[in-house]
Amino acid sequence: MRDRTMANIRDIAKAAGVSVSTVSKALNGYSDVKKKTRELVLNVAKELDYLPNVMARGLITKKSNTIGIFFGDQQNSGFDYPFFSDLIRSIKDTAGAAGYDILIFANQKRSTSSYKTICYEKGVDGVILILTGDQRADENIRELHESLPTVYIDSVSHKFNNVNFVESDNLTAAAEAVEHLIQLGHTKILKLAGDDVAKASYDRVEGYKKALQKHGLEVNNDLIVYGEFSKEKAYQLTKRAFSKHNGITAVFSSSDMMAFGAIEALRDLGLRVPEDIAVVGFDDLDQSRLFDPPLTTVHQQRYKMGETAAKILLQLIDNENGITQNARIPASLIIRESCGMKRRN
Amino acid sequence: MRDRTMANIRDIAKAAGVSVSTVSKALNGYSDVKKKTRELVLNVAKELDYLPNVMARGLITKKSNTIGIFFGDQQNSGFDYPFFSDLIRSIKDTAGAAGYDILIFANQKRSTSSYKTICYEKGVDGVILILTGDQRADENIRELHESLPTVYIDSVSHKFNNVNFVESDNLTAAAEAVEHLIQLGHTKILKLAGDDVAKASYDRVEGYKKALQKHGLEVNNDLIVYGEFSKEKAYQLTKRAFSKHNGITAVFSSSDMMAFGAIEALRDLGLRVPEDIAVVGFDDLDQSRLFDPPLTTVHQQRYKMGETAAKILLQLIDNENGITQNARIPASLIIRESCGMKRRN
DNA sequence: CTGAAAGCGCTTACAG
DNA sequence: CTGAAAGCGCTTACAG
Repeated sequence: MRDRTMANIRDIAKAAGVSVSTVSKALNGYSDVKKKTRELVLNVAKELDYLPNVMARGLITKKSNTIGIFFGDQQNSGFDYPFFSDLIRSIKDTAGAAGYDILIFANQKRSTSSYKTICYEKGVDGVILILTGDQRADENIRELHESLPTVYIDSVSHKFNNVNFVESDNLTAAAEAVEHLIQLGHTKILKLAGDDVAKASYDRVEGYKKALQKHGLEVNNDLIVYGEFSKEKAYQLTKRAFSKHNGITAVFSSSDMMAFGAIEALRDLGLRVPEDIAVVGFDDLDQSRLFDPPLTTVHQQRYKMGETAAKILLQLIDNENGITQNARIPASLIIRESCGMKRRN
Repeated sequence: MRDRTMANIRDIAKAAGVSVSTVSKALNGYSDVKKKTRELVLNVAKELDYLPNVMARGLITKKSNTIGIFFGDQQNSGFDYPFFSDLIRSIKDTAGAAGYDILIFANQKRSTSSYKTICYEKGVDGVILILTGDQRADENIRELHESLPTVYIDSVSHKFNNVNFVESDNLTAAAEAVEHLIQLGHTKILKLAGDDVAKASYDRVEGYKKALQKHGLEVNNDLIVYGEFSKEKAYQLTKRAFSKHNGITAVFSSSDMMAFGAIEALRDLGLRVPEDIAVVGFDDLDQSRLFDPPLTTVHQQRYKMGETAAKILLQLIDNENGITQNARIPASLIIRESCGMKRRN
């Protein structure tokens, strides 16, 4: 892409009458350059419209000032696009303020499936992982953790230890949501879980159990079903659950998308939300507020999550032997209308 | 970031007992390498877990297999995040299928404001521009057009000629929307325009005028107001317009976000939508379908737009002296409930 | 404070 | 078909 017309460091050296090394030092702000020399070099550089070649520099310094992002783009995953959109914005803001750009891995033609290889190939300084589905449990990720600063956002497989991640405080938030239902008088609550590999998914189930136990209610594993964060799957599972079990009065879904699927299923079953069945989601997507009925759900601080992940990554990059860091971002229940105001007895 | 343990091309040469040049040629699939030699090299490379260094290669080939994206991230701009989210997905899919990754420019610490410099610094092979507000008219962009494959998405300033861009067929779609209002009996229609620099914004105003003229209705420039694609501004302008002018029965907004602002203003004015005032938006955001009332709006094919932009860019990269290309993607009116079914007379 | 030299990991004429 | 050499544009010891 470079025009023949572009000046390089040698052109500057020639024009300024100094050596290439001196130019390099002046440009990089080294202190062992006479002030007058530095100024001369800087002026000439400006005049020649000089631009450093990041490839040449990176070849030596092994630094690219770029952070990589892998993101799984399965539709209807826990990380649907509205979610991703906030994350990328916050990562862009945070990394950008620190002088970094963002590389989104997209190339589908690569011969390798090694995350580490791919990162090395592009020379990123660190990487943020936003994975979905089976990607999360891919053994190939392990060597990435070990060789490059890596931070997960909410998509860690529970089989990896000692990895850096930021997540919502899923357990606490899920328990809060279920307690809300219990306080409204519900005792038989269908749990529409995500999958059984993501820690986030797992924690939301644990929160559900914890709230039931706290109130002396039985945990019935038949009422915990796994919808893979998919609206369609949630639709089917809800239909099946309501035909198999009597007396369910509420649904706690591990994502808003699944909650939408569940509500559709309930309607097709002739059940009204919230009059007959209460539904709570998880995520607080933009559309959930506008949904009919407005969805009661757990708000995840998406911007905050991305920002925190980027900050941790930046620290890790600056400090190679940094310790493993996990951040749990508070998530809180937003009460709207999908649970009605049903009171105990 | 590179571990000391990583094999390079010299290690392969040594292990395979051939020269570095031969390794390079074998790795790059050159035909003038004996088949047996090639296989040997490839095997050794695999064994050593060899990864090509993209920096070193790029330094020579001037190719990075990366396309850059500048995107303006002003909230409430025509390109709100839901919009950006579809674009990035389609660009990722399309560029990824062709073997490219995506670099999102984020670094705020750069000393230069030259788009060209920034692109050169990172070595991208081409760039997609998704700009907002004043960015679009920045004179600094001109040298970018001239030195690097560049494609705009819907954000061209009308002061630049001979640039590649993809846009919705804004004029046609706007005219269609206004005709719909006219057919419902509206004759005095407030035009909530975007800004006066973007071509897209301009074309939507032209479509509005064209439809009025076609039906012999007067174009009153006082009824065309500029809301900068901002919800807040739209709120204010709508309030002001309705207090200054009598007899307005419909609003045609150049974005859904502005339509939301307008509807809020109308409610505060004690006017009902659609019973008293009809409102049409532009964009078809995810939330518009769920809005109360569900918004009649022009659907932009966001995925298609990103895909087309990426395809054009890829062509431009492969064919340096390609001709300027503009693509106009059809956009169609989605009739929902915000215009009611008011009939002529 | 300055500069000559080596080298980062690769590709590309060129000679054989 | 193969290899020695030059070079992409930069940085970094090192010597002065």
